[in-house]
Amino acid sequence: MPELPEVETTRRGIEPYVTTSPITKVLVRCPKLRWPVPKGLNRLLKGQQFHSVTRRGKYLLLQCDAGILMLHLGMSGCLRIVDSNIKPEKHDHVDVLFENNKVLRFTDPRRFGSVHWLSQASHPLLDKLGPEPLSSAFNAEYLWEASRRRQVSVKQFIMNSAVVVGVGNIYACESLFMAHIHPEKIAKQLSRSQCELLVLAVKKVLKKAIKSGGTTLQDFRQSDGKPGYFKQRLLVYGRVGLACFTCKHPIRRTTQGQRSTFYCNHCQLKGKSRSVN
DNA sequence: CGAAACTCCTGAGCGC
DNA sequence: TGCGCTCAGGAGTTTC
Repeated sequence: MPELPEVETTRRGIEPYVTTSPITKVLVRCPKLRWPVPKGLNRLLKGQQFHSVTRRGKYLLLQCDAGILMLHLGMSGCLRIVDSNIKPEKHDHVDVLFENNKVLRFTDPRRFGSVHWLSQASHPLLDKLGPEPLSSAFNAEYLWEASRRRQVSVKQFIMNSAVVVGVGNIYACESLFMAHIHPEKIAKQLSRSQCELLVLAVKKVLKKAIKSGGTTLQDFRQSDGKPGYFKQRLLVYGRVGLACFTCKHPIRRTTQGQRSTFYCNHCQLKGKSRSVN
């Protein structure tokens, strides 16, 4: 389940490989992903060379002269660089082959991921995205303004990609714990200082995760692409019934928007912000 | 407009 | 050993 740190780790991992050799072929084994893989990718990309790999939210953008190959990893997708003699397996849906005998291989068992072709720099799926969480545009003032008339819970609010991109379920839980904010608090009831705390927490938790994801970068090529966050210590996510690291009360689990939420009912306050210096 | 339900998919874990 | 069930979840789409 790639979240933004895993996507960013993937971006950094593949960029040096895919931007240094021309494309010789695109092979689509299974076009049935979240959306159908566009036809004619081989014709469009053959002979092209990617200049850069950028990221917008959880979308990866591989740019070449003819256009942009846009990828989303969904929940179970991963991208690896493998040698061309490595046989594809069951869920290896798309290969981009390069002249230097490397292959960019898109694997996705659950097929929630997607592959898009953009002939220009815009796309409907990118239009409504909120600011990048690690940019200065994502700040306390912005979050406070954006939340003013929002009746939804703060957890669902920050997981909304129109509010801020890249905050998935795990990091939403972790950020709210760090900010001492109850996940069921109504968004419009956030104080300015809570917005400040939450913004700082989101940035901190994502930066930390990207940093730990970076440790897998060195063996990105031909690695199994296991996400880095399993290595880091999650404070609340998945810890139902276990003692909170701060206060020792048991971590609780609830459901919000058909999604599991983990939190500490003692550390995370529903009402007024606890005093923070 | 906002909010909630619905949808896609398969592997893992579990009870029997 | 294997069947059937439930759950997990990103995020776009539909419905109210």
